[in-house]
Amino acid sequence: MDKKQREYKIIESALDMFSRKGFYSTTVAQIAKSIGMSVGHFYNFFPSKNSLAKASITFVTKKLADELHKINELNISSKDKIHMFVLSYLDFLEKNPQMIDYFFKVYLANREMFSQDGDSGFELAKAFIDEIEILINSGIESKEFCKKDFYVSFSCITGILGGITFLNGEGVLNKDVNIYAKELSDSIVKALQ
Amino acid sequence: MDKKQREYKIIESALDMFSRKGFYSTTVAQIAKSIGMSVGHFYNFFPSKNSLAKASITFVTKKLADELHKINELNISSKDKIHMFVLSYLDFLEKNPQMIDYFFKVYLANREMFSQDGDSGFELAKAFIDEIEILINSGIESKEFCKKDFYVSFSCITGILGGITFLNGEGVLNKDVNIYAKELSDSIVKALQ
Amino acid sequence: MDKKQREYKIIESALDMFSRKGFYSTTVAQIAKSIGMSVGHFYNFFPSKNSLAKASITFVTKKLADELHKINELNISSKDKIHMFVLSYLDFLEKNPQMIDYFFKVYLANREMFSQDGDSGFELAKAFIDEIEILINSGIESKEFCKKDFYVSFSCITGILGGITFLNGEGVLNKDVNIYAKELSDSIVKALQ
Amino acid sequence: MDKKQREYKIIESALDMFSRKGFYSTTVAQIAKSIGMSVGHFYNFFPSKNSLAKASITFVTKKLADELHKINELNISSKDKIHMFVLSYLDFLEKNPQMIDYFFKVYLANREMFSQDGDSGFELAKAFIDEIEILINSGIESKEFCKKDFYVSFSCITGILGGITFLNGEGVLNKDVNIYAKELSDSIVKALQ
DNA sequence: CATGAATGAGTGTTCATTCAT
DNA sequence: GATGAATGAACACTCATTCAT
Repeated sequence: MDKKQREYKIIESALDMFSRKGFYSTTVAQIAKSIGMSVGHFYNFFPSKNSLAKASITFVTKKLADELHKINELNISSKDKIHMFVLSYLDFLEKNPQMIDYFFKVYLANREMFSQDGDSGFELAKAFIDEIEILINSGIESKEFCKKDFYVSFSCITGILGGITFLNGEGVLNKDVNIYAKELSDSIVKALQ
Repeated sequence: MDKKQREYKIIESALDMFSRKGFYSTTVAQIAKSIGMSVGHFYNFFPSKNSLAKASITFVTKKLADELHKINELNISSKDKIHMFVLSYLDFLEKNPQMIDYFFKVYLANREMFSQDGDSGFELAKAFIDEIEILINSGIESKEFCKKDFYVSFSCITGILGGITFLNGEGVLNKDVNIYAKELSDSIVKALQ
Repeated sequence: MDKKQREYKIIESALDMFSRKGFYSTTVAQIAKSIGMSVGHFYNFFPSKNSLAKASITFVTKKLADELHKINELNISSKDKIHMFVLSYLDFLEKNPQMIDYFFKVYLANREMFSQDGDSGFELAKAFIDEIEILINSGIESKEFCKKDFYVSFSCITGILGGITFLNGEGVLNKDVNIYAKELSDSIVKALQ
Repeated sequence: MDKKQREYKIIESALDMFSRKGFYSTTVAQIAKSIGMSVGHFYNFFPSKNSLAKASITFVTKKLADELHKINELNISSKDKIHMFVLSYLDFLEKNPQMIDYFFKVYLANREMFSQDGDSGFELAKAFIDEIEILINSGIESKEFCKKDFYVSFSCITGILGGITFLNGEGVLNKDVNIYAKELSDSIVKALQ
């Protein structure tokens, strides 16, 4: 296993633990142990617990951005893109709840952590945000969506998905979150019109 | 100043500090000091730091619930209610950013904290959630909104507002958040239709 | 026991332990334990292990300075003052070897530690150095000593005493260091002439 | 480069780093890196960081002893030998401050380090001490110096030089330390008389 | 009611040393 | 010979909580 793969393993385990117990309640020792690594060796991969948190954010948003990028490349209507993205997101949420939870738990909660030493957290999530922008603009160009302030449109997509994610985290939703897919994507599309 | 008032003072200061520095980076000593109270005395009001966090959530959602309750009582269309709620929320966000930030920072991030000893965080926010439900149902009854799964409708309202709140926290929005009001409420209304 | 007295107790114990085991090999926990105090409480007295080291230097040099000050005030020849100072120093060395050892071990060895945040170690020992200067100048004025570069004269006094202290630390001297007193003070006086 | 030469290279670099940052603040990894050697390989030369410290002490005192040995061999008065030794020492101090600093910083400060496993530090510096003894005894024989307890005479020479070295380390002396040479050697000679 | 001294378990991080390659 | 990945004990420092006064 090469260094990069080990790094992923650490991130994946961290994502899982951070999302379950929170950033501050997860210790470096626990993370290291969870993948059978010594504390000292952990620090050969990440110079600090904080830097692991940052790398994890980038990792998650990169994954989401990749999914969305594939959809953006397709030659289909923007409405369908939204629909596919919702499906893809819910699927991701079902399979990797810890990644999404991590975003909520660690990123939203500890913004001060990410905004020190220059790079704002916004920066870390840039890849994903850029793809959202592409999606919105293509819809506006094709007249499917109405031109609005970017931040409003951004909120319509990520906010509605964020809402359902929050509820999922609360454990009140039906186990099969896919049943919400159609209503959700319809609502998002309407919101953008 | 009676006991209840003191309690509010603690909550208000905690809200401010938690939202700025996060829950784990704010110490009980700091909170106590900020209102000129001794650490020991603090524990006469709240049995633990955790319980203060819970009381603070209830405090914030109660405030939001009250605002929404007033709007729900009015004899106007649901669409107008949404519009008024958005205005009211943005106003609240502008005047009490720490309260909203608190919700994001502490509640979302530390759900494990709230879900121990029985009461889920959802429980704590019940008053607010109930009012949202009333708002949605009245709209469905008046045929202004389309009947959807409650959780989807809930996500449309709180998610979109949550999205703009997130962006506000990132510091990317125009200082006067009210300029987003109309587009936001229009989007929400459409999403609910 | 008031706060100041507790501080002294910490310093005295630290002086003892630092001088026996060195600064880096003595832990805060050990110091705290040695005086029956918890680690946490230690930090109510000194904000850091480093600051304790600094306070200890000041403590020791202040003691030495006080001794020398008393001698400087006497209406006797400078030669006699040197003699008295040597006696007083050897007595101090015999009764408080840890204080002198501390100076050697921690101060000389970790100058980088003391020179950060502005105050050079030299500054910390100022009281003592000033008294040495007074002693030298009074001897020059009374023509008992020859005028030399201050630093050379300073080295003659403190160096020779330092030398014997070093040897004492090596454990090669006779237990009763006072037997060296006369030869030492004669040598110092001659060196200054 | 043969093994012995590598060893010297390690010692020289260690001397430099230890003297600048102290023994405990210099890591084996840093020393190894500074001479382009791997950590593991370092341990093929020295079985421990401690043993490097010891070898370094021997290295430095051997150098000083060699200088002094040459002077002791000369057919000149003891007074002149002292004078030459002071010049030689100050020159050494100017050119190799790290070596002298090392003695102060590491040896004096961490005597406990050197005195474990039998050999006292005094032992390590034996070659140098022996030469000092020869110098003193030759002066006593030629009646230039007065017979005193060896340790007192030893303190007069090494103490006064130690004093000026301390001040040099404090950065208070004139850059050209040679200007103190005459006064220093005169003082030492007088102290020995 | 009110104080703040006191506790001590717990945290992130470091680093001498080992050893498989 | 030479590497550097890997270990894990150890450390300075923090902070929620308690309790004597």
